[in-house]
Amino acid sequence: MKSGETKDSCTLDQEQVKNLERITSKIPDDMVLQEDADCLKALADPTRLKIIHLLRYGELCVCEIFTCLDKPQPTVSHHLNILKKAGFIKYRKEGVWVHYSLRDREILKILDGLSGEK
Amino acid sequence: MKSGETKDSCTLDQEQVKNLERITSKIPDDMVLQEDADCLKALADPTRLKIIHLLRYGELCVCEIFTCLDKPQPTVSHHLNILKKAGFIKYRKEGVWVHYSLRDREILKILDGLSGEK
DNA sequence: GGAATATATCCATATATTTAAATATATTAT
DNA sequence: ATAATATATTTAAATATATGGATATATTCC
Repeated sequence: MKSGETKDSCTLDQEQVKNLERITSKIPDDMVLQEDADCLKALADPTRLKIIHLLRYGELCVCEIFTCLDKPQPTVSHHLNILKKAGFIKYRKEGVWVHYSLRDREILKILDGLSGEK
Repeated sequence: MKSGETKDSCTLDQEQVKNLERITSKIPDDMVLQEDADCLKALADPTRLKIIHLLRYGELCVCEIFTCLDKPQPTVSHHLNILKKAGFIKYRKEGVWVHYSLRDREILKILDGLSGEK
């Protein structure tokens, strides 16, 4: 190959191309993949995983949460906001207090599936 | 409160403290949480999710994968490396070709659980 | 209304991640 | 050996994310 030339393709035979067309027609489209990735990204942080685990046993207010996490309140509020946007948690206001809780215990299955297997 | 003073704690009563101690004793320790987060982080990218979906139907070589993804080969190699380090995929060398495949189809359960629920 | 408390937002900074170009390695064929 | 092909690594730039201090908001109590 001439120098300076870039090659970003390869010699796929007819059968390979056919197979790839069949496969690509089955996978979710890019928008769905992006949503799924955003969803996982919201979970993919040790602080946020810890929050989810804490909420497993019932609702907690922000100050209970940041006390457990041993992190400043603004940091924890930020993480709570990310989890809320991603749909994993909800909140209930009661006077000055804001009580957070899990919105759907299905996530716990994902978390519990992580540590053991693979 | 005097101005300039920071307050990052709140007045938890005896019962709350007791409850928090009970809960915190049950959650995974920080090292496990970090590992779980790293594992999820490896999945939390649309390109890598697409790779996993592609491999659902059998092994593919790198050039087949980057052809499907429409991204340059080094970029795809990078993502494959992340998935490999996280333990989601394995490879088989056959001459110049490297064929990647899923290491455990359990991940597919996580992926399939994402788009629908919540 | 003013003080105290709980939480959220804003902002600057540090760190991590994605991307892709350039280059390197490794295998096969001639 | 040399060339060609498939893949990996290095590097740099752009972008995204986490963190925590300062500050704002909101609610309750006096």
